[in-house]
Amino acid sequence: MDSKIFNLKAKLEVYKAMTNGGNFADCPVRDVIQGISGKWSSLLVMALAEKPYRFGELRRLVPDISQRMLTQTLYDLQRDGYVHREVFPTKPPSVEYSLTDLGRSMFAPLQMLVQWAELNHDAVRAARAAFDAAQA
Amino acid sequence: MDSKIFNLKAKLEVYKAMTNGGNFADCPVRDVIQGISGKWSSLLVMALAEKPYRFGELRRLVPDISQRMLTQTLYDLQRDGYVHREVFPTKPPSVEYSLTDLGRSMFAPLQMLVQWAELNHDAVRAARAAFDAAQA
DNA sequence: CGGGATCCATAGTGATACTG
DNA sequence: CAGTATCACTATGGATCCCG
Repeated sequence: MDSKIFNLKAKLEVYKAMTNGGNFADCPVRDVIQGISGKWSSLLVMALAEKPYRFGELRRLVPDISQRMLTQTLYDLQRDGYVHREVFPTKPPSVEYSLTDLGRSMFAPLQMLVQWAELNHDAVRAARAAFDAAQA
Repeated sequence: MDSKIFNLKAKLEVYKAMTNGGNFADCPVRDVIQGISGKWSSLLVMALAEKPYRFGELRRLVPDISQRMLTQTLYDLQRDGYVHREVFPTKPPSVEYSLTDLGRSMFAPLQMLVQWAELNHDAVRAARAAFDAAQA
């Protein structure tokens, strides 16, 4: 099979998916990706991929997230079905967050992206520096 | 090999990469991912993956992007080394945008994410609807 | 044609203080 | 412990007008 034709076909498929065949206003792919493209969403999913955590544990695990953003991001992840929230009626109460099957299914594609980022961040930073130098 | 141990190791690796081993303030992975997580960045990369386009062509191709965001997103993508910008001194001038090798390298991981989103958007929307119904 | 400049609305993010 | 509430600030995105 001609790999060039195959590649172009794949590219068109992906672009078509991202544009919902012209219906930009209501594109499912963009809708889903929007939901996980927040500053903390992917990070928390990756943390919970290891094992379930309680609220305070997550706070200590990710020291630079504010309480507000942790609450809000977990809420959004729960709403979209990625995270399960279980309240244990102890005193004081404890709440455990874990990934659902849907949340776990996100791991593989996210891992690809992270590995790509890890592999290319030097090139990106070099390009950025060269670009800024050329502008000055 | 025990796949469970392997999976946990992979998860820890990815999380470690996303947290820069504790140095959250300057994490390369998050820096790179931030750069492509804009509303239009990935869409334009996927469009240019097919073939180079001129400014006006891109505008018509993605009708719901504003002129400002098209200009700015292309500028950012160029700055990070994903997009090459070539000016043809015709009259009136024409400007062609194309992917660099770095930009092309983004296609595969992005494709994974898009396919995952396509496969799971029904589940996400169902979860969202159920969650909202439960809240009401 | 391919932008730049300006103004404005909204969403995202954070600091702080308070609560069941 | 696990949040809520409030406020302030910044980033993102869009509309409009202008220009070489």
